This record gives sequence, C-alpha cells and structure tokens, in this order.
Amino acid sequence: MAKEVVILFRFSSPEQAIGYKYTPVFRKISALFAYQLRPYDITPEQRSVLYQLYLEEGINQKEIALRTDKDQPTVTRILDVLDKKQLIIRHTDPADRRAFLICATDSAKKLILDTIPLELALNDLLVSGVTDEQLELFEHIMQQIKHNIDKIDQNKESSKE
Amino acid sequence: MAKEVVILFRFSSPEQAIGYKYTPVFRKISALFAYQLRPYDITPEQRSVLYQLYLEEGINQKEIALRTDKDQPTVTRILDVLDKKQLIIRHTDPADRRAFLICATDSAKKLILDTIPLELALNDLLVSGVTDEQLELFEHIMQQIKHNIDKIDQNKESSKE
DNA sequence: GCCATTTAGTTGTCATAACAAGTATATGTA
DNA sequence: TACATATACTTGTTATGACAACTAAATGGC
Repeated sequence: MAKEVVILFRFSSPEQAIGYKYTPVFRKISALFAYQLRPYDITPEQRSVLYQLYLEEGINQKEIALRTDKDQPTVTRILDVLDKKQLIIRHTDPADRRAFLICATDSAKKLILDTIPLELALNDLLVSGVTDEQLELFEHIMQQIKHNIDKIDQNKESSKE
Repeated sequence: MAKEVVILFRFSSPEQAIGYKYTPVFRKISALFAYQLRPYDITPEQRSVLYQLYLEEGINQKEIALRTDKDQPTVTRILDVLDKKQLIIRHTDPADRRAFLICATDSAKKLILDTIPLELALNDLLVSGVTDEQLELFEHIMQQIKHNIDKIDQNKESSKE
C-alpha cells in the first residue's frame, strides 16, 4: 500500500505568500520616493546612506552597511556615486589602514534636511486611512516577521557548516 | 511680521517611514526564497512570471507585466532568460503581429508544481507567531497602503498634463 | 616575531527595475 | 484611403542588490 504524506500549510495558494504579494508594493513605494527626489538628483538608497552619516559622522563602510541593511559591495558602489557628487568624503582611518571613515559634506547635510519633509509627507499619504492603533499592530507584525527572517537566516548559516 | 508655516506630520522621524523601514525586509524575503530556489535554477521573479503562465497560458507580454506588477521592459528581459532556459515559448499572435502569446513548457509547469511547497513552507515560517486574526488585519492595512499608492500615482499622472 | 586566520574594502558577474527612446504594427478619423 | 496617434514590444542606460572571489591590512596563537 502506498504511503501518503500530507503536509499542511497555513496558506494553500502561492498568490497569498506575503513575499509574492507585497514585494511589489514596497518596490512601488521606493519608486514614488525616487520620483519625488528627482529634483535633488539623488536616489532613496543613496539618501539612506547619507542619512546614516547625518546621524553619525565618521563611521566606516562596514558600519554603514550594517545600519542601512545593505551588503558591503553595494555600500562601496553607492559611496562611489556619492563621492562623485561630492556628497561624502572618505578619510583614511588612522587606526586601521584598511578602513575609511566616511563624512557627509555640508551640501549633503543640507540635502538631507531639505528632503526630510518630503519623506514624512509621503509616509503620511501612504498610511492615510490607517489608524494609529492599526499602525502599531502593523509594526508589531513586521517586527515578528523580521525576527522570523533572522531565525531562518541562522538556520541557513549553521547548515552550511 | 514674518509668517510662520507649521506642517504637521504623523511621524516626526525619517527612520519611522514605512518605506525606509520595511523595504529591506521584503528584499530579504526575496533573497531567502532565491536561496531556496537555487537547486531549481530559477529566481523568484522568473518564477512569478512562470506562475502567471501556469494560471493562464497564451497571454501576451503586456498582460504578464500587468499581472506581475512589472514593467514591459523587465518582462521582455525575464522572458528572454526563460526562453533560453526553454521554459517558455513565444507564439506570434495571429490576430496582432506586434504581440506574442506566451506559453509555459512542460518542464516549466513541473518546476512550478515542484516549488509551490517551498513557497508555502517559507511563508509559514515568515508568519509564525502571528495569529490569523493579526494576519487578516495586516492584509487589510496593506490593501489600504496599496490603495493610497494608486491614488498618489494618479495625482502624479494627472499633474504631468 | 611568525604565520594562520579574520576583517575592510573592492571588483566582477548576473538579475531586477525604472525610465527614455526606438521600431513595427494597429487603429481611428477625416 | 491617408495620416495621426496609440499600442506591443525592444533596446539602452543607470541604479541596486546578491554573491563569489580577490587584495591588503589587522589580529591572535604559538
């Protein structure tokens, strides 16, 4: 007699998978912000790097990668662009000749300050019709999902060994 | 006397903007799924195109773009890859010589069927610890955000004229 | 102090994505 | 029917992102 293996999932249809359903939503949010940032000749990702430097100057590239959730090669290349636009300066770290301490130029700081209202206004539009209470729950669920991702990632790492 | 203009936002800090906060989360979800799909030599985006063909064969590229939330150039290039991998066939549309009717090959259909459990299992892991009730609210909020995006997009379009 | 290992950053390659501009075909209208 | 306009798809360019492989410098154990 053939054995039957039944696997039960909370969802039965691939269209319901949250990655599938909502990745395009966040892509679109980035595209909208990119559109609004055009007059400033900067992209949301470049701006997210600058924003970290605005919060704390003189951190190195590895630290920027951590704080922006980007990998190091991506940060290297975004900094190359920001360097060309004269929005950052790479100072060699006197304590570690492999590393650079990155600083934002004055025009970069001005750019960040000028665009913060854009970001807040867009965010307000995005969450209009959502109550504060609902938003709080939304944040809570996203935190749980983030936590689950980290757990999956750990399994992935440990299974490599 | 100088006039003061005070603009009030629901959020005061850029780090709280949902685009800024959660775009990396969904990027990571895609990366996790990409990792799991490696043995199948396919990416989540290529798979999302194939999945639409699995749902309905013989639709054209414009229709695929609509259904996958991608723009037409992106669909063209993803189909080029799928074509090389012999996972789709472009039939010329007898009724419109500009268009192609796209069909999935048998191996593409098998690939979709084989990977559906992966997608459902990953989704289960991602939402573990989130109750069905919370998930329902989450979906509701995401729908509201999607609706808001469409409204912003319409304004953007109409302001072009 | 020497050497293995780790770490900071870079480079190369491929895949997506946004957008502009181009080609060929269809369509709507005088 | 002729011509303007719209549409389906393609191509080019730029930006990001994942990942592997590399260089150079730092660190840790002996």
